[in-house]
Amino acid sequence: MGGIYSNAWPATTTFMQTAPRKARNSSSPTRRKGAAVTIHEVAQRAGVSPMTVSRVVNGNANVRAATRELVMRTVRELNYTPNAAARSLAAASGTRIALIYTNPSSAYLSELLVGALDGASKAATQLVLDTWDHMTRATERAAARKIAQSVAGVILPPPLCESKAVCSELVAAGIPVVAIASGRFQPDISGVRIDDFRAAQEMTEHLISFGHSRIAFIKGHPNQTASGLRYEGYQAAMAAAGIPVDPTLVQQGFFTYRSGLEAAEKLLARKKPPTAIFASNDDMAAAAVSVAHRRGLDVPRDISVVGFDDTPTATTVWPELTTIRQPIAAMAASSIDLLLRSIRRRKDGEARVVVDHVVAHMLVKRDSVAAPNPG
Amino acid sequence: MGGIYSNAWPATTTFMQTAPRKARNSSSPTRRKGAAVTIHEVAQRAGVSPMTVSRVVNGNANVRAATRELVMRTVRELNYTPNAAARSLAAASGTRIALIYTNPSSAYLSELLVGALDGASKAATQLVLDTWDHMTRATERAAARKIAQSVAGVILPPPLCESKAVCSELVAAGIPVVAIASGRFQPDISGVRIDDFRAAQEMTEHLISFGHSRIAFIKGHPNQTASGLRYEGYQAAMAAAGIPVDPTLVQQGFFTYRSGLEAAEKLLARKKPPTAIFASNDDMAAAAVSVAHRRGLDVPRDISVVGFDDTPTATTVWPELTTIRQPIAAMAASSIDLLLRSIRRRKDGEARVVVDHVVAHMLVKRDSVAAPNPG
DNA sequence: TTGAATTTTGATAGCGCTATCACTACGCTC
DNA sequence: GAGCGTAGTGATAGCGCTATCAAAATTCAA
Repeated sequence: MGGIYSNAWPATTTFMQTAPRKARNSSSPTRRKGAAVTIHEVAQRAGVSPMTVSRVVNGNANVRAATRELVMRTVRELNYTPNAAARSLAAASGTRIALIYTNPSSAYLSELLVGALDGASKAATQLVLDTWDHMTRATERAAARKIAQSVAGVILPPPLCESKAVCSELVAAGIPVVAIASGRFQPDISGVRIDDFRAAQEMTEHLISFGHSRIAFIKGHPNQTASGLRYEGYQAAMAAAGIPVDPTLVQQGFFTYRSGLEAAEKLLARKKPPTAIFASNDDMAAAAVSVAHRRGLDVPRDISVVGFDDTPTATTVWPELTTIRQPIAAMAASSIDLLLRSIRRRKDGEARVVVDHVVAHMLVKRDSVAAPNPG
Repeated sequence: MGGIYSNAWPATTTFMQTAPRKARNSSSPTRRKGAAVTIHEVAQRAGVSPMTVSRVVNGNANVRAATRELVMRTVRELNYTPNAAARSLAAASGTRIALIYTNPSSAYLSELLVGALDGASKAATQLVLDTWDHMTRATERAAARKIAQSVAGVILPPPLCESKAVCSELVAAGIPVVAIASGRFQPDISGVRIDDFRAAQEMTEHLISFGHSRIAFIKGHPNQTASGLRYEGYQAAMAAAGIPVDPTLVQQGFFTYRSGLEAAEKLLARKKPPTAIFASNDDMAAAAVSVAHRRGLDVPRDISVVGFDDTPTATTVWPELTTIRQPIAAMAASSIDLLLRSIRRRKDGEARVVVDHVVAHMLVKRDSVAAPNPG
């Protein structure tokens, strides 16, 4: 029974009260079933005004240390959790955050959504989803300008976060932006990502540790930063192991199954085909598996294939793919956090802060890798 | 600029205001930037009280048809969207709804989530996601009992909605349940689904219209109701066209890629292979394509392959699959609606009502179908 | 020690919505 | 036509929280 992990607030998930309407007589010490602790109860118990409690809870204003301490203790005692609805209503913090995506069938969209929406609901923030498909640069600019007027922050998954047009427009509008899973740290917007370079390096090392040396690489879409980093990671690992990279073993792909098909076709048509293929994402890896099968090659006996991202595709195909897992859901949730913090800062008139949050990835070993076939 | 399709509500996605605090002088007709339309503005414009607007918007009470019409028009004109925070604060409705899923990589999960979360946020309802993987019947029972205590309604996508244990436990606890995309209308819980029988029938007719008669069928998981219906639809269409169904052309599958691989293998190993394969879902269809390719068959020139569900897989593989599209997102959103209505009814002490909501599906024609190869 | 500058605290007034109940019509029965 | 329901509507009073500003407590300088 999973549930979604918690972030900023105590173990219990936030409640939106189900209390009886009248009957909140302020002296009764017993909790009415289902009724949440309110700020008033905390205030009363601590002998301060609700306002002071509010200040303490929001860590915001200037409260004397002693008072703060007292209130915090009371909060803990009563296990008080601010009512998200009330908060966002009162604060007029109307903090809406947009999550804009293109390519709606992007495989990790579901995870992205789970994470983002969970993070948003924890913070009582409204998440606005928007799809920008088939847009020209100009349309994107316009859309960016428009969205900038109606939300307080934006989360940009790839490939949108690579669009200079979109980013600059958003930055110009002065609203905080977080790029999620974008390959490289960009100078003007914050990012939550994994270390693509390191991950690709590890994957390559993994392959090498099985004894592979003719390791082919299918590159990702050239205009996505992550593609370059993954390639560099591959190169670095190969170099570190003293294995020269055969340039004919590196093919350009575009993250699509189709492009993977073509790249793998070229790779396996060679007189001396590779013993392993490292594709820059799972779709292309799946395509490589398919090509291998078409040529009567067994995976992993005759050839090992690995992917990247750990999307549903990785476990759909057979054999299931060894790949790199990005904790997309967690990353999405942190994005919301980050954004909210920026927004608050901005409201307080502080300077824009850009952070680069790198989270841990994980090499997931499944059934698509084996030692090279000596035959 | 897409947004998510709307259901009950106008084109724009829900708003939480970002308004200036003062300065809502009620006569100014110009929208202040970022300020959302409030119920008062609608009320004033329509010349009724806010309360009446509230009633109309919630479709709830008894409002005269003329008034309702007027208010609805005004709402549409002003593009009013209720403020979720205010609503849940005032209503103290604390309505939490659980969406429980197994098999997290289920391909349409993302769409399911988009729809459900969109619907939930529209209704200011907290959506709780829960994953129940690797559970025994007993654990499921316990989990059901537990969740029943903390939420007011449950949405059950397949395969969970097929579990008698879960359903009965939930029904016994007295909380409304909506099965989504479950094949058959179940007696004790409501459902939102497409007409699987009809859809399969149409798909088969589509194949027949191309001139196919040796049409193979790969069945879905035997314990999912939709599987049976799809198979029956196929049979019905064949019978209607006067084409006898060759039993050797029907293979059992389990909705997994792997099972599709095996089924297709058997099908194409025959002396006289089919000219078309109708797989009960996209994953198995993708597997069939892969097997065909392995055997040097071109899709669709040498063999046509069609799937069901229109999951990302359908457009990932090459050629892209002709398939049946279920409007999962819209279905999820209606589920929320349905649930909310049930919950409200239940609160009003009315009897439990079970509804069966069948939505329209769509045959999506792509590149995996052609006339049978005469050669 | 006194006045002003500052920090800390509290009272008040909503945020946008809905529950509740009171009130108006308009039927109906007898 | 008085009495009684019953739809349809509106006035009022909050839901739990925070913005705002005024008041109180504290500090500091002179």
